[in-house]
Amino acid sequence: MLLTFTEENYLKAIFKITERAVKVASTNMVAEQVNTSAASVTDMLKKLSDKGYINYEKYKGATLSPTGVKVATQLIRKHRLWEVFLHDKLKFPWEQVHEIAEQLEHINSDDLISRLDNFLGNPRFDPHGDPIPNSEGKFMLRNQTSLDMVHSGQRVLVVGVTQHSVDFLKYLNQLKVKLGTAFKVMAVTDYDKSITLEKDGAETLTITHQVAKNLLVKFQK
Amino acid sequence: MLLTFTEENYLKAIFKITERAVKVASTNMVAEQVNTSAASVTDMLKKLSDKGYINYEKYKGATLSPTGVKVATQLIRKHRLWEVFLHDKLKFPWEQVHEIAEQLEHINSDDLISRLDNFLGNPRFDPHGDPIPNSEGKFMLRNQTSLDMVHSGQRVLVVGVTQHSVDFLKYLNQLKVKLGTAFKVMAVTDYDKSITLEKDGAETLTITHQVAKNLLVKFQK
DNA sequence: TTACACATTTAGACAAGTCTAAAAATAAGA
DNA sequence: TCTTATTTTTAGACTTGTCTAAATGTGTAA
Ligand SMILES: [Mn+2]
Ligand SMILES: [Mn+2]
Ligand SMILES: [Mn+2]
Ligand SMILES: [Mn+2]
Repeated sequence: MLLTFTEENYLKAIFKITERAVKVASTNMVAEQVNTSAASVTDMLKKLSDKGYINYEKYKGATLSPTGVKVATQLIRKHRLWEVFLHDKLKFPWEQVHEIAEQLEHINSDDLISRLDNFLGNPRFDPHGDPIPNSEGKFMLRNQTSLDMVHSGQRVLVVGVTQHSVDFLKYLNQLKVKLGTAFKVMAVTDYDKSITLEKDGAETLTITHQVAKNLLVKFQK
Repeated sequence: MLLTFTEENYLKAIFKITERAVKVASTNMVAEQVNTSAASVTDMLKKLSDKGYINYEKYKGATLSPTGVKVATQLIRKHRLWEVFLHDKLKFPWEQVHEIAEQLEHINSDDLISRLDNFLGNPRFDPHGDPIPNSEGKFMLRNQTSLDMVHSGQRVLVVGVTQHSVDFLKYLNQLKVKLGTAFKVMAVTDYDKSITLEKDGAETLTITHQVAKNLLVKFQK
């Protein structure tokens, strides 16, 4: 059963929408995610439902069927492996890998992906710290917290970002914050929830709540 | 000016047809190359002509315009660089790289290709011995002869193949003939033009004219 | 429980790429 | 040159994915 480029993108969109709190993907949410009109989404949901990739009821939204989940996770696996390739091997900055991976993820060859995985050393996380599902679709979970949940005195290590926009990632570059950067939390301001951090070496920086919220960290002993 | 996957394939087909003896690509030749009906080709030739990528006159066939040549050579450059990646880095056998490169060649990113080229060490030839055009579209030429043109006593080095079918390449694998293999020509049979070769080490093998014709060699002093 | 806003679906149309069958042009042979 | 054979183009239709505008359904707040 060969899926088109477009069908794959819809399935990935539904996966992304329903992977957290949201249980059912509404037409408008999907439209927003794949950047099309609601009318087009309705058509596609009907088609994907007919093909058995999603559960869809008129006016009630869609969820992925088991096959749909399989397709979506494989797509995410491919996307993230390519991102690792682009970042680690071709030295692309982390804010540029997503767009190209968006194309590469649709290349169709199981052998290619298993060899790529191997070539990259079977990485478990992509350049943004997102887990790479294994070939069975299992995601490796990790203890992590949003940086806006920490308290003064705690030591943390940056392990991911929850926002992938080019602007945000470039701003982090500017702050010299990247995956693996270690911080000690110096102060959390009550007034605006801004956080002052001290880098491993010595320099300190202050970030807004907005930034902290989008940084994932894990605690250091 | 963004071209679709399909338009790119047509331009590459016309390039391939017209790169040797044939001066003008006929509708049927293109149809054969891209594996579609002649009617579909006529439509596409009209479109590509309107967009300025080819010169096309009804009933007379098509040739690439300068822009068309540029697109086609860039596509071939991408195709061959990806083949090198698949072969050298991911260790795909040479008979498997073409099909996957057929997809990868359409990935759209100049930066990606220049980084890939660099990562691969700016290779000048692909895994089949075909030259990789540089970013300006120039092909590196090389002294080479078809193996059916050699004479007894000459020493040659395999540098390429003119047939890329999986069957042919697998047959060469079986004969342990690959790029870089050195031979001394032992005998050329008058009767059926079969050729007996001695490998660098010691073993000899006999190949048919059919095979010899499709092997490109360069002479050794 | 009745409006009304908002979300969703339907209707109808369009572009890209494809097909088959029929018509027209060109090439080849007698 | 006249008559076929072959190639190429046109006509008309279909699929996929998209759109806008109109119709319909759902949920909320008076
Ligand atoms: Mn990404
Ligand atoms: Mn994509
Ligand atoms: Mn990522
Ligand atoms: Mn190839």
